[in-house]
Amino acid sequence: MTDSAKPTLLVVDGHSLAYRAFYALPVENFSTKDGQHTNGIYGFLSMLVNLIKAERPTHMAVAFDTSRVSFRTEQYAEYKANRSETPAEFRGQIPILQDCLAAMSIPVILKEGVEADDILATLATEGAEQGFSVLVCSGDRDTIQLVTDDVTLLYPNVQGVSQLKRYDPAAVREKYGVEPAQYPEIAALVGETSDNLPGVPKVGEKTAVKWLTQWGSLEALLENADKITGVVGGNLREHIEDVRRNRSLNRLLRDVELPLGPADLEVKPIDAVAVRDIFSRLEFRTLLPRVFEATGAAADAAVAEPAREAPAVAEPDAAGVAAWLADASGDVAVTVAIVGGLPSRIGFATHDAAAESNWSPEVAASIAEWFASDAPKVFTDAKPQLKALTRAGLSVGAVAYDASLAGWLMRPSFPDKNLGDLVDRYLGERLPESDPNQLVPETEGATPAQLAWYTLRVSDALREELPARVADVLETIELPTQRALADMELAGVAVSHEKLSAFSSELGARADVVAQEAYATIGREVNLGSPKQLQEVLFDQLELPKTRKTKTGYSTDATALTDLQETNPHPFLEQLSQHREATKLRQIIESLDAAIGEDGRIRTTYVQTGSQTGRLSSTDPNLQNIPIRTDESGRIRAAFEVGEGYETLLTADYSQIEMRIMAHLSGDPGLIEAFNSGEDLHRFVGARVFGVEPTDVTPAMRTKVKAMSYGLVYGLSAFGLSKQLRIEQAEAKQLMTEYFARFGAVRDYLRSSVETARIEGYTETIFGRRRPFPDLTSPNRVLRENAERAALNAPIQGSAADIMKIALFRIHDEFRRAGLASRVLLQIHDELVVEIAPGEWDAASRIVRARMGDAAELSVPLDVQIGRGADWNEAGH
DNA sequence: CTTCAAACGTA
DNA sequence: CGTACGTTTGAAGG
Repeated sequence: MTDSAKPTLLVVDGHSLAYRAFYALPVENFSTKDGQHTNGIYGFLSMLVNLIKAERPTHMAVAFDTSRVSFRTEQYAEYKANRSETPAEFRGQIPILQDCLAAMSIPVILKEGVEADDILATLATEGAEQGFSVLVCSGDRDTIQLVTDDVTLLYPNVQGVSQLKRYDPAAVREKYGVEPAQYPEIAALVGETSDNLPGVPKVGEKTAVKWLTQWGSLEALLENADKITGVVGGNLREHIEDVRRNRSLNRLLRDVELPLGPADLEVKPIDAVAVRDIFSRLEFRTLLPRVFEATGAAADAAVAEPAREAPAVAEPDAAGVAAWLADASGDVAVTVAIVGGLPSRIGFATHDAAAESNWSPEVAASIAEWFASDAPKVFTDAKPQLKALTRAGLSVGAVAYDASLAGWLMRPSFPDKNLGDLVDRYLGERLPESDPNQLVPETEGATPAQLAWYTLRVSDALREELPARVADVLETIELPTQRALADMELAGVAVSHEKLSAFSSELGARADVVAQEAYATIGREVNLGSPKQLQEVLFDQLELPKTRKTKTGYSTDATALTDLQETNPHPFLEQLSQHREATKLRQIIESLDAAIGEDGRIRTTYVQTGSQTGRLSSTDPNLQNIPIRTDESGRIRAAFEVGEGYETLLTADYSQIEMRIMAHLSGDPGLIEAFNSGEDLHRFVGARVFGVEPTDVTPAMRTKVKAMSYGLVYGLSAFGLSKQLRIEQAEAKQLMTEYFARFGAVRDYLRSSVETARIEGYTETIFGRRRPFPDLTSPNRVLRENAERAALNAPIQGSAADIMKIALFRIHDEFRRAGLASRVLLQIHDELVVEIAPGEWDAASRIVRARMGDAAELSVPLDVQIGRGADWNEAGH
């Protein structure tokens, strides 16, 4: 512990700690809207704030390296030469971090030719001499040598920077078995890989300590090196010069001439305006109050509201809940606790009042009117709650705000959207959580009313942060879609167990037969589902040529097998492929079968925040990847049937919606003409590209331009195109050149859209949905090019998703308004499956066609294909 | 019991 | 060296 009578000097190695933070914190959670990475800055400042709060230094400074060149590299050119270049994403954060420190009035010290640790060593030495109690905070082990009775080292844990271990002389002795001053002698013997300083082979900490204790000092050990026996003795003698070099390099300079001495480092008041300014640019909301608190700065109320106390929670009776709601004005946040799909408890909160109640029929009756009204209701992840309320017989008016959806729109890549994460990010507070690992939790979880209160405050914060156009997407697309999805999930889709299980047995039998044949071919039984065992068979036993490399060996995937079959035909390959196909299909069928509910229907869950582009995803089970491509897959789709009480299924899909969006966004006259001509798209494009009449476009030509067109949307390269079409790269290149010569605006659009994204830091769909792309400016080519392809695709895929969502909820709403019993069941990105009630085909199909067709005004028509049938397979044709 | 990689289904 | 997803399996980690 520090002597309270003494002033405390805190000196920090900014570079090493920020670097650790950079690797400890996931970058996707710490990037600003315009793509600036902030994880290193945030992690460092967070650590520093904790440190200031805990240690209350009277004086402090942060030291940085100036460059990699120092007196050490002059002495030994290989010093740190093994270190890969620091990522530019990190380097770019250092000047900003220094600006932050300047705003916080914390001196930043750097000096050409010496490292940050030499600055720490000098300040620590001077400080101790001048009567300071010194705290050194560094992630470099060499600073252990600085520890004395007056100098304590704070060293970060392996994981990140949040936990600092305290090293005083006793702690160093305990951990390393030597006095702090002697630690560099151990390090000299053992070597330091991260500094590219090899030590004596086979000598680790244990041996080094043993020797040093035995001989008293490194010098004495080296003088007596010939007395050491065994292999290690020989190693020592051979590497004696390395050891001397290491020792000379790991000695920190304690007499660097610095512009400021310890006495000049007195803690000064922070520049509150500057701090607020820079933090807001970095989107640090939660750090601001912490800085003010730790530094004792007068927090102006508008900037740093103290964590507010939750209002007292009332527990009214059934009639009282309705009265409470009638009294409430403005937004009311709602949280429904759900057990077994039904409400078990419900909580409400406004800004200054909260109430909650157990669920009962009386309560339900009492609040039904309020729920059905258009009183503004705010939720976090409303969909499951809407479903529970609906199951309980309530009808719910419009949801005014959903914090989960808002948080996702703000940062579509942020993986967690639960309330706890949102509270952490947008309020800088912790949601009270019960410990799920304990039978009797020590801490109580938050109650529904408390959750509602947090929901309200998080929503306020998000409303402030969400750009206007993105807020529009939330209000005009996502919230109405959410309602439609809730109803679709509740409805489910009827699936025939009989059809599935018959097919499953058939496939099972077939798989067994093929497996036996395969075993016979190779003379042994292996697990045909194990890539590892298959590699043994293919590449060791059968000595087939090696395929594409994977992380763990060589690929045995379907394309690899096809390629092998072409070059080195072998019956096992065919048998394996057949076995794969049969078992995969069977597996899909089995999991579908297991998902059929008691009423014969499968209910999926659509994850509205499940993609980065704006698409939905479907889970448990995923009904967006039901096979369609192979002949047999029709039998699976045939098991999806029209339900009892309904007349038929309708499928409706957009044809080539992504290419149409491409035509719209690029404004390419040729492509627009293609869609307006009514001609088959690929035939039209093929005619242009190959310079023939549309009627003379051969199937091969059509296949090529089709692959090209679709590839464009994904950022395809000539290499990828040649691979997919199995043609020469030169031919693929030629194809691309011809394509772009005819459809030049497409290329121009794709180029400029990535460029715009690079400048803005994000892409935007037609409707204003954003997706950030921080990696577009990365110096790492792989990262950057991946980001470029994704950025190319995002506005196209995202706009298609927007359009489908708009069509979906409009159809859903219009069915209800028209009093139809028909209902939308499934959405598969560009397709809807609708269950048509008896006698409603004409009305319902008209609505579907119209709403899908006019969901967006593009410069090309939105073509909708509609099919009808008793099952999905029939309706899909 | 959890986590990862490979494989494969869809748009 | 083509985007966006979810699920199952085997294997390896704990």
